Amino acid sequence: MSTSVSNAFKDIQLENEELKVVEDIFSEGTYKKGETILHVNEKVYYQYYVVKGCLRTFFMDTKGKEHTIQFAIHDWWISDYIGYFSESESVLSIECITDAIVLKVAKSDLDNIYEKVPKIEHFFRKKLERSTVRFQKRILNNLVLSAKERYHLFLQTYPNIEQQIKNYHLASYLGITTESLSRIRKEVS
Amino acid sequence: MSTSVSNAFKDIQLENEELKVVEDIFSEGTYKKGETILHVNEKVYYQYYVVKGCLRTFFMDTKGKEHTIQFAIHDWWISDYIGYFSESESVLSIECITDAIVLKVAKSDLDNIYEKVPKIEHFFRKKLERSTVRFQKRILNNLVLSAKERYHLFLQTYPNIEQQIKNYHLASYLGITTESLSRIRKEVS
DNA sequence: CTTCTTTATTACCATACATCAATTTTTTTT
DNA sequence: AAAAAAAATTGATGTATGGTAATAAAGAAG
Repeated sequence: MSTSVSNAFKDIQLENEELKVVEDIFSEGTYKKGETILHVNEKVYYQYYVVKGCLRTFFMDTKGKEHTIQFAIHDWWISDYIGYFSESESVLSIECITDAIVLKVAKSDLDNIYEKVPKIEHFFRKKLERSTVRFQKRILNNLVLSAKERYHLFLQTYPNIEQQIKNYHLASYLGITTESLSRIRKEVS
Repeated sequence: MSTSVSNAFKDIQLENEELKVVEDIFSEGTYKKGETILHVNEKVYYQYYVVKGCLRTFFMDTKGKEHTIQFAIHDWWISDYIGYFSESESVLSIECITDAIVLKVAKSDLDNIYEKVPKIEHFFRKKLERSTVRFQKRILNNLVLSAKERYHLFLQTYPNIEQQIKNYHLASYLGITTESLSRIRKEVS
């Protein structure tokens, strides 16, 4: 597990002491394909670093339709960040699309460590900056692009994710039905 | 201006020394309604704290249609965060919807200060966490809600902004045409 | 290898929202 | 206060995507 933790923080140079402090608050979890590691209306204590596998967060609306907010594969982080950062109950579920190994860390533990290891706070600020860029781009793309264009952009941007997910996962991320996605895919070929 | 800077950081307790260091990197700008303070394809050096007035960021697509990404009023921050955080050329424009007073700060200056004043890095991490929550909610709402529902949610969430903007600003934020927004508004009354 | 279950495709029809064009209302300028 | 400009509304029609239902293909299980 220690190698996984240091891999998660490979962008920063941690002293051995610091690494130990950090490792202490992470714990490893192994899950089977199809498992839900966070259910709706639970307190969101953790965020997860993906060591292996593919996960997603999704929202189920009143009609039972699923809406995928995020996918995560190796070296990505995932959580219901609405619940996680506002320290409230989850609105999203986190589901394993494949068998998965993750490192989980509690928000409270991270918050404590920021004072002791400023590099860690720095790391997470930078991570938030990068995710802000991605979120803004997604909001923009959803406003500007057609379903077909969003589909092609996804393939181009996340070729590694497309391999691991079902079409209905992707449709629910793009904001269209599986039928529409099927028609788009047909047009191309 | 000093009072404005301390107001921007009212959530954290800064020593006089620290406040001085911070104030040094901010500068005030006054703009007229309609002015564009960031044009497309410029380097995005600054983010802006709004002292007074209302601004927005928007994208102009290939058909000349505008898409509003963000509004900002008193005590909010605004920038083309795609360009700002990735230190690249702007894809968005920043426009003053009303006369406005802002405090601008260069990313490079902020990055330098984080080591000297860790409280500032802490402040911006927290700010990013809160904005992550808002972004995720917006992505989710755009996937789940109808135009009418998004309109009512906006009114409820940002009543202070609605007063200051034109309907076509709001339409371009909601991802609909002004005509559609007009029909939605008609239904209600 | 066959059966069962899940996932993807196709056809047909429905709908939310867009587009275009004309008009009215509101705001700004003189 | 009048004229000009900008913004909002309305009606008619178009289009992208949705919903339903049936079928086909792919994957998992016996």
